[in-house]
Amino acid sequence: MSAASELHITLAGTPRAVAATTTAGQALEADGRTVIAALVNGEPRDLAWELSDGDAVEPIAIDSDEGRAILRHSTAHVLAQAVQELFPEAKLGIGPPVENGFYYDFDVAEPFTPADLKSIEKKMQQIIKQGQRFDRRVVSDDDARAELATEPYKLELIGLKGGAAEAAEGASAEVGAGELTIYDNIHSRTGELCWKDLCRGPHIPTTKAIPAFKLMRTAAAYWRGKETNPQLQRVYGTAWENKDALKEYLAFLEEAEKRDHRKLGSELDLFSIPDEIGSGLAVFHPRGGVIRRVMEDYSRKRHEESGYEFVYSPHATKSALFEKSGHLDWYADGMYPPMQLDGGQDYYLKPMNCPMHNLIFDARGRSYRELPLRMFEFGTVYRYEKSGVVHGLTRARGFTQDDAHIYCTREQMADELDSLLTFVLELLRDYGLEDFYLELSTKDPEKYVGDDASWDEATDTLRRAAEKQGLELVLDPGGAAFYGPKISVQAKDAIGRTWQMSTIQLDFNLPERFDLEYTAADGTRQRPVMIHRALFGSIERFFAVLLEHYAGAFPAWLAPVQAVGIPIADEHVPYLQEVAAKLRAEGIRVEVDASDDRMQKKIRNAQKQKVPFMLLAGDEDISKNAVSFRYRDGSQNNGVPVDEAVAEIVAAVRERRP
RNA sequence: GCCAGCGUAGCUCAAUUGGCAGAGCAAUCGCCUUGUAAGCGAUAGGUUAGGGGUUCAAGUCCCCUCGCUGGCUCCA
Repeated sequence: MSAASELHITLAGTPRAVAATTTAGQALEADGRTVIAALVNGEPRDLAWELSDGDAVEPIAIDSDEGRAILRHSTAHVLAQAVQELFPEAKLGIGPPVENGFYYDFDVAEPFTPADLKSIEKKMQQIIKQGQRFDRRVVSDDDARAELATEPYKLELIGLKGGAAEAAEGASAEVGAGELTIYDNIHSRTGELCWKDLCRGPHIPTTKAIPAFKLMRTAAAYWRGKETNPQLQRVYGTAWENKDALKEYLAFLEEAEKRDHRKLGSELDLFSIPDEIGSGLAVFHPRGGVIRRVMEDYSRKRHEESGYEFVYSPHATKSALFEKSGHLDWYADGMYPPMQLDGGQDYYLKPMNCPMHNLIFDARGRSYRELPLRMFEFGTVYRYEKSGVVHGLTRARGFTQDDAHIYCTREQMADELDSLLTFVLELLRDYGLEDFYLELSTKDPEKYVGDDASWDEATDTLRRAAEKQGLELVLDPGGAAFYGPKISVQAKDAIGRTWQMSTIQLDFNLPERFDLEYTAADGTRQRPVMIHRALFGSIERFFAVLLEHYAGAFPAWLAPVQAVGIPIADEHVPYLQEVAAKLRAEGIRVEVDASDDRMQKKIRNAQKQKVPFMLLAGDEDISKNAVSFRYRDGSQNNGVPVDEAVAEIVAAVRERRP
């Protein structure tokens, strides 16, 4: 072989000489099933990509994150093709991969019905069976416009090519920063052109390489994510590297459904959201009330130990306060409409506590000696959430924040943020969350108050404090509120879902608006730095997250009923009541089931209520002054002396054992 | 707020597609006295979310309102 017919490439780290006609797929000896695309010089490419001398080639496996994204994006193409075959008038929006799946948006005269979804899925299966090849073709802007003349949304995307496309949610999958490409779907046997779509790729080699997919649901979505744009019909689907992975994902969804806090909330009799009260306004029942009270009590104790002072503020205020704070300028849509009292005076329910706390700060002159001043309140706020967004306890219209505002000097800010972040994470860990990452939201250059130097300093301080924690730090550029940068703590729950928990937010706006001042050591008047922070975010939401995290099986210290006595027969009830009295004396929440159900039924009931400790007693136990444990996981420990049993339960609660 | 779907007993679901609203669990009352996830029997429970319409006849078809669910936008 002469040098002219050879290519010198690097194959996943190893230099090689290969035939000059080689494509990425040939070079990798890819079967197109397990390896479905390639990284060529770091860029994702089709397996059919023609290599040039000096290229570095790496395989992309179908079961890697990148591989799944390519698979899902390709499945989205098949979806769009199926829709256009069934509904020729459907105009294409965009069809990117998303976490766990993909979607494609369509402009159709009639929204899709569940039956449509079925027939679309069937059509997709046919397309997959045909093994249509994805063929990439570079086109000029003008040619693309001509070819896609009947696709108004695609034409709009062509106009956006480059930076603007990146900014439009999902649109970067269609048009990248470089040249425009169209993918043709070619029938494997007939060679006929079946369909085409504007797309930057890459794709799997043929539709046959889609091992497992399922359409999930339809929904409406605003074109390019803007409320003022027309609504398109979105079809969501999921696709996986094999049938088992799909099955596993569907099982995960089922598990998530079982853990749904709204479902567990009524099964365990914890809370309800009665229609009579209104959307997004929950009542806590006795059992939920216990959990909530214990959560709050522990939080109070920790805040007290960490130098917070406790304040209280009313739920309603005259409009003047929110005029001063600016809320009526920029947050009025999120507030309940005003009540008119006292001859035309407007009163508002508070959507936030900060203005109230500022008034407390401002109630008298403050000295630098008082700083940092940390004001804490379980502050109940009311927000007029749009009807379509209200969701159980996680998105309510009335909720209670574990809210605090810290006033400190600029010099104190770094230390304060450090200890604050440590405090937050420790507390979250105490409640059983283990897996965190941090998100730093920085300035939106279009919308902010304060000077650049303050923003830079504050953002840097936040970043340094975050980095000290040794957790993953994700940037959220432009995500800050206009009044200051923020860090939020994202926690992963037991089945891997992430929830935004705590937020720590610097504020350059309110201290100005309220003209907050303290007297410095040199007698000058200085503006304090203000930090907003909430650890739970909202108690209701945190409650819901814990409920789902534990699937209702709260650790003993939080469980509404910590132990239940189950007699073998009625005659054993008095004995168990004595045991219960001993536990109660130690502060344990214990019940004795004296109903006329059979023992087995009582166990079943306690099990369904997820009570951590079941204490059984019959003649055998009584004769030994013992009880028999049944734990929530079904294991047992029989004939335990009563004193030991009490000690075991007390220890589990005191130590907040999981 | 927008789009779609749904709304039958406290909960989970039936009701021949327009023909007498029913079951299990839970509740109440009895009987049974039992060793690790449902003992037996009886009773009670409903203006089928609310309102209007079509029809001899509406849980079922049509319209309006309310609520919920899934998304979109927004968000603790």
